[in-house]
Amino acid sequence: MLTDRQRQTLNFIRSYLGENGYAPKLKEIADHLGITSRGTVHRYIRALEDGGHITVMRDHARGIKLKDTEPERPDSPEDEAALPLLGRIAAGLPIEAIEHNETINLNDFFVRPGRFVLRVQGDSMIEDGIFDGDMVIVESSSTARDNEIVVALIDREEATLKRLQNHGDGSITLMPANASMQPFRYSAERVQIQGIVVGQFRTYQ
Amino acid sequence: MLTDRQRQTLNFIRSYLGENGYAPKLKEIADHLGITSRGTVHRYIRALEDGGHITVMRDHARGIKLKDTEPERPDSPEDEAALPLLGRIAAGLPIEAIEHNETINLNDFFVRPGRFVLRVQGDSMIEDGIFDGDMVIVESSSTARDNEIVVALIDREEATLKRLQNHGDGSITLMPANASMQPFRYSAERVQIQGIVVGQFRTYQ
DNA sequence: TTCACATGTTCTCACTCTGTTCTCTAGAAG
DNA sequence: CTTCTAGAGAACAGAGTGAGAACATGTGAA
Repeated sequence: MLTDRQRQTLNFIRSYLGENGYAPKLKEIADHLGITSRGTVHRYIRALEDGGHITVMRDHARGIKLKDTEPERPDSPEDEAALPLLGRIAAGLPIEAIEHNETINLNDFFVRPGRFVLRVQGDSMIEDGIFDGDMVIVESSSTARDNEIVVALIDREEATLKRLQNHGDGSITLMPANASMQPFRYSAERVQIQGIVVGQFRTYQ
Repeated sequence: MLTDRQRQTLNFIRSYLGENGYAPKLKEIADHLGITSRGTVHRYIRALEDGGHITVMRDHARGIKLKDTEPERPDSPEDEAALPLLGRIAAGLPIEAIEHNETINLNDFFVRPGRFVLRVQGDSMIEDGIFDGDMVIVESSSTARDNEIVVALIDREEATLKRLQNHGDGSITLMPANASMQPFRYSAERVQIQGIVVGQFRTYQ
């Protein structure tokens, strides 16, 4: 369990190492944290070492090394989840004529920790091809970039699906994709991002 | 049974953990809930712990952990394909307010023998929400019922995606969902059904 | 080599931050 | 009425933080 300061220290060490190829000294870490005490920094270093995040060559300047972190996904052999991807339609060929080496795995496409599915109600994004009753796959996030489709909560009450426009002046606009609806501009405090739409799907019949 | 506030708290902890990899502090939860009292938040935390949803390291900042009733890293491949289905958007509720016992398994939705995926080229079905570049899941079939969206081969040459209208008199019409395109009526011999569209999906970013 | 200085290490003290416990008030439901 | 839930906020304890002194060790220049 890292404290905030320990995590900030670890992140700084990582980025410093990535940038320079060698570790920072305690004074540099202290400067980055906005403090003056090397002793305090040393306490963080010690905690990170105890936690197994780094190793330290004792009494050596810049003697910090990163430990290798655990592998992301060791192995996942679910070929059963794959569908053959046959190619583009309207290519002027019968389906049978298309060679299908490629397969598509819906898990790889969509399923990640921190994601969830919402069923869409309403027509506010109909011009972006998101229809009433469709499912959207949403990645949990409290921030979003300009022009992403987001699930937003307005005044902590109303959840909507809209495209985000951040004006950078403390106000944002939520743009529907429906000519019969109006974009609305809100002060940033009133709008709470709940997630970013990363996918959409629908079944027929 | 959780109260609304307890569920909102639990879901916020989940999404915060998913986003950051560490738990929020009481103050952050309070901010998210729109209240100022850490004491009140603590009451929710205690209730969630009693209910077996989380465990808490006492007297430690960010000391909340999820119980494995919610697999953060699922081990079985079946579970891996499941995404929580949170509910309908625009229902006037924050996402966190929705209880999610339900999960959705994309494999169950889409993956079956005899199905394949096509990437759509062209805008012929745009008014049905199938855009250029979207993927459609097609069930192999040489027959289709009236009004289904089919992959059809015309004169054994050109494959298209259209909605089927069977007139029962030896002729059929392939209806595009695009006001700028014309429906075409063919004698049944000229049109060969290759499959029925059973699903559609798309990724953003 | 020697030596001054830089750097890492250990420690304590004062202080802040966070979680915890408690009481009080208010409203809703039965 | 009672009971439940919610929110505010005071008070407290323990964990975490920062400063700085004192010392140990390593480094680089003369």
